[in-house]
Amino acid sequence: MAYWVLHVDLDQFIAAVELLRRPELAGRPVVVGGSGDPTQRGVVATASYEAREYGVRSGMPLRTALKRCPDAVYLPVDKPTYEEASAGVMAVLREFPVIVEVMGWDEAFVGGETDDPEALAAEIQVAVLERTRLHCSIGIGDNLLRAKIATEFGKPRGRFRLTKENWFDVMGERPVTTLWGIGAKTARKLEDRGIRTVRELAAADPAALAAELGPTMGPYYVQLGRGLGRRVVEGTPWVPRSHGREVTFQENLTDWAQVRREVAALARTVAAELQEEGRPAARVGVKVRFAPFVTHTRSTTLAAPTLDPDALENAALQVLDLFRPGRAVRLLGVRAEFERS
DNA sequence: TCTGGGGTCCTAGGACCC
DNA sequence: TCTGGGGTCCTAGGACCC
Repeated sequence: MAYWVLHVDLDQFIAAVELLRRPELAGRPVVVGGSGDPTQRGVVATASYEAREYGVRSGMPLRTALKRCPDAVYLPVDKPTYEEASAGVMAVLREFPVIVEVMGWDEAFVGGETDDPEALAAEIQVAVLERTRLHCSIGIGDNLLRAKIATEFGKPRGRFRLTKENWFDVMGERPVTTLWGIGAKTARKLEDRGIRTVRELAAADPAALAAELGPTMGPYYVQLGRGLGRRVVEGTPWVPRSHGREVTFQENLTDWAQVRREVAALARTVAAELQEEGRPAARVGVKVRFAPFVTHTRSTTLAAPTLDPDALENAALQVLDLFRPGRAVRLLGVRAEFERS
């Protein structure tokens, strides 16, 4: 038997979960995001396929979505419900004789031995649907990168196999942004060097890209172009590196005393959550987004890792004092980093 | 398009040390 | 005395992903 990587990705996950408890919305454009009020600051978490036909996309400001699709149903984000639905899906995956690597609420890699990965994928789709009433698409690959990219060609509710054999046939002429890990900024830099397609990236000189894009990332991008990447799904639980909280205010804060109070409150929230995890903070960072949209971060290493709320609050306020006060503030964030072992 | 909130990893420069 | 080279840590920012 051969080892295969499957990438399981729930279709329009958040919208699908909302539709399960509001079946009367089936067939209507549904947009989930922020507080559910599309006139407020916030972005689209997930748009149903019907809403996507109006050009509504994940990450789009809710106010833009409202202009494009005024008749959509707008719903607030309900994190606990999605976490529960996600846990249900992951539990189904773990019942198969495979290793499961969770990548987020709505996706996971599955690795296992089989001579018929399409049949395994179909079994998983049936089991997930029967147990959770959610549809998923599955990418099949000879490594994680190819499985992940394959999923897009299987959507919705389908399967697609992408391997060494068909990599360039399928991907060769597509733009580099199709690759997992290359966004608009990197694509622009590559285009400056005459690299636009996956095939062109695969043929690029790693050393030349190292000089331009960094010693690690340059050669890594060439590997991406060739469809190469990790081949084995890891089942070891993920150990978080940091934990933080941030908030965008509906109205910019102009009173610095209030900015201090908000940072103190965020620090205490983070401290309470660290206590639950039992993992002390080794560093504390503060993020400030000034109006209109300029973001700065400052951070400090603590004398010793701590869980003490007062110590974390004081550290966050000291870091905040490194900023020049007086400017209107749109967003504040506090993040704790754990000790790296 | 007026742009959330949760994260991860990489890069580069400066401090500091031997 | 105008000035090496390597290593590590700290910090801020950038890019990306879900």
